[in-house]
Amino acid sequence: MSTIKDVAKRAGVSVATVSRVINGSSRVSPATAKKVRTAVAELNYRPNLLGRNLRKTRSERVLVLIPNIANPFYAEIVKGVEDVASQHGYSIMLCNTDSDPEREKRYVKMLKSRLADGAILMASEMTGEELTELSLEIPIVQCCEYKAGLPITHVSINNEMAAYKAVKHLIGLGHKKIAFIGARNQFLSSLRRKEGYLRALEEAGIDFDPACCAYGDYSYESGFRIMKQLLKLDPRPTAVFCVSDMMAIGAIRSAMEENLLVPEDLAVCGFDNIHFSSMFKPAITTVSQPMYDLGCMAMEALINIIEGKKEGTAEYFLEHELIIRESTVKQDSVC
Amino acid sequence: MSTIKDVAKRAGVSVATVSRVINGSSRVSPATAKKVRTAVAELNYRPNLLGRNLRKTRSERVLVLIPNIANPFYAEIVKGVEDVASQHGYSIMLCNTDSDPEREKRYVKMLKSRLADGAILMASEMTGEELTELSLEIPIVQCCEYKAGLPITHVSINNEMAAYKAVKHLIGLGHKKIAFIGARNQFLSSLRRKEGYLRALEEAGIDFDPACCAYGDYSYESGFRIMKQLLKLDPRPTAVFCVSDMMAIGAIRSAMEENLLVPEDLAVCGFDNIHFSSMFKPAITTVSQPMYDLGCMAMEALINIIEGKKEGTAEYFLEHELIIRESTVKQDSVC
DNA sequence: AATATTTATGTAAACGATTACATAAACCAA
DNA sequence: TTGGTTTATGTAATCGTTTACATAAATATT
Repeated sequence: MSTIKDVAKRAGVSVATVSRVINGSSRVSPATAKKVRTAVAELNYRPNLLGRNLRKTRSERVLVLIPNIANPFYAEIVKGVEDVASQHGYSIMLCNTDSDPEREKRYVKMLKSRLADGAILMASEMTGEELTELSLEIPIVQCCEYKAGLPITHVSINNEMAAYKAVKHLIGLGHKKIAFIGARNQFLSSLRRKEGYLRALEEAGIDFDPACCAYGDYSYESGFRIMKQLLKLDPRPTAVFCVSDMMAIGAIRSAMEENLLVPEDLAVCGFDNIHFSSMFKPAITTVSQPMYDLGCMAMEALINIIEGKKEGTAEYFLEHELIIRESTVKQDSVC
Repeated sequence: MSTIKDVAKRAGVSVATVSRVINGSSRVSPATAKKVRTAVAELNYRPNLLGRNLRKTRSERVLVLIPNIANPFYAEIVKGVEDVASQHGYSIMLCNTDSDPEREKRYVKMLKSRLADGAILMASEMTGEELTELSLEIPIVQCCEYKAGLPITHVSINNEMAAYKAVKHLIGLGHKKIAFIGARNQFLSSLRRKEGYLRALEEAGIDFDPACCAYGDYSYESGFRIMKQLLKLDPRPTAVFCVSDMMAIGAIRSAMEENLLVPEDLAVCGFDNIHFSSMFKPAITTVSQPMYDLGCMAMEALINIIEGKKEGTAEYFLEHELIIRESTVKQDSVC
């Protein structure tokens, strides 16, 4: 591996000149510039990023912490993040935390150790205190899941309103006994979605039945298992609102096993509009989050903080959309 | 941000001593060690990784280049990679190339610039020559997709045999007209799977019909579109072997639209055994790759190269398994 | 008690870049 | 010709670590 010294020696110039040619940071005579460039080519020289970043105390790199790369929901967000990042000359590196606080801590440690200029956190497991402290040390932005009341910029949707609209849709179809499959975690979105569910029920004058509510972990398996239980209720629910598409799919498979028809015997509504929700049969009615845009926005906000263009913290709420498909309304042939 | 110098000053010792305490690299008297540790705590000091890595010319970090994080197939592999990595004290960073040669080049550049100690490449778009050159500069391992004949370690499965077994299964069910939905790319796996398909046909004395073969890009959409075309053949195929589960699901949706029953009118076999293939209705018959193990193996091989434990290149082929589900054989209730 | 060994710590040179400052050469104006 | 600019390049400090080497103090050995 050749260094800038080797190049300098070969080109017969000083390291400073080589650096100038590489970075175009100041004038160099065309003749020497050419000598340097041939030396660079001959030695196949690449500047060592560690040295450069150390000196510049900037890496033009940001970390993106995702709880679970297997969740297709995050894939689309990451696309948005990446696109904006590369437009601005930043590289992104994904860190899969698996929702494991220990793993997350490892990556946060790297972040604090200046391996990157900042980070986008999705569904962080850190406490509000830890997050605030981190944000004082290094630029961060919360995307999708966030803790409220912290002095940290975040980008998300209006979860309460989204859930309200979804449940209102079910009510509009004539359902009276509507189950709720939520998420058992500390995130605000979980709370807000429950609130939206409750508001829709209340508005329609439907009594809230705690037995109709259960909590999973967004996964197919949890949706399946929970629905199995809910179907044992008497009278059983005729509709269910799930806070993830994966759980909605699990719920549908559960209903199928009981020989129930979806949507005739059980209407199912999901959340996220993952790619798969339109591939499934029946296609899933769901709330579409603008995942790509969420990613873009988060990255833009982060760059603004890193480059000091924006002071203070901001809250961004992007638009969502209810997408009605076969799992709540019988349709002809949809794909 | 405090540095090792600040800590040294505060503790009233030299930077060398601080470094020794932090790394436990040599004996320090308990009294001074304690002074150092309190200073570290008081200043909330974290060693700067750039400085450390620069000095050590080691980062204990590896890059994992994935073509598409939205593809759940890779998620499980990454889990394996991560587990082995963290067992050995390495961190991994995911780089989503989106199968875009330009993006891939950017990450490879970072790799060459010593941002990481090595990399695992899945489905690299680089030429054999570029790959070979890269492997001379820095440790790399190819995982799943690989180019043959290169002096680069790789980990994968026996694709020819896997395809052969899958098609043989279809033949065993009595099918005579079996379509093939492959992948249009330069990867060896695509070629080998086609070869396995051909061998099974030949062995059964079934004539190969080029009209029955078409090529997509592993996606749901391509499977859907291609199957639409194949179903127009007369006589139409009664079975299809797809080289990805996503395409298999697309094919099934296509058949459904034509009011064909799966598996009665069309038997469908996929490849990969992604999580979703068991969630779908009908559940997909597929070839299961040991994704987690592939990831583990790749990471182990990479560490061996990085740490100089193993010389030369190796080829690892892990076991696969044909998983028979509803999309080829009518079953009672399966989940 | 004199010497050899061990232990604890400090000094300073790396690692590979960037960049403020210095300097020499070339050019220009009067 | 002289002094003042401008231009091109080099020297050396710096970023934050680790670590080889040096040295002083403490301990062991005879």
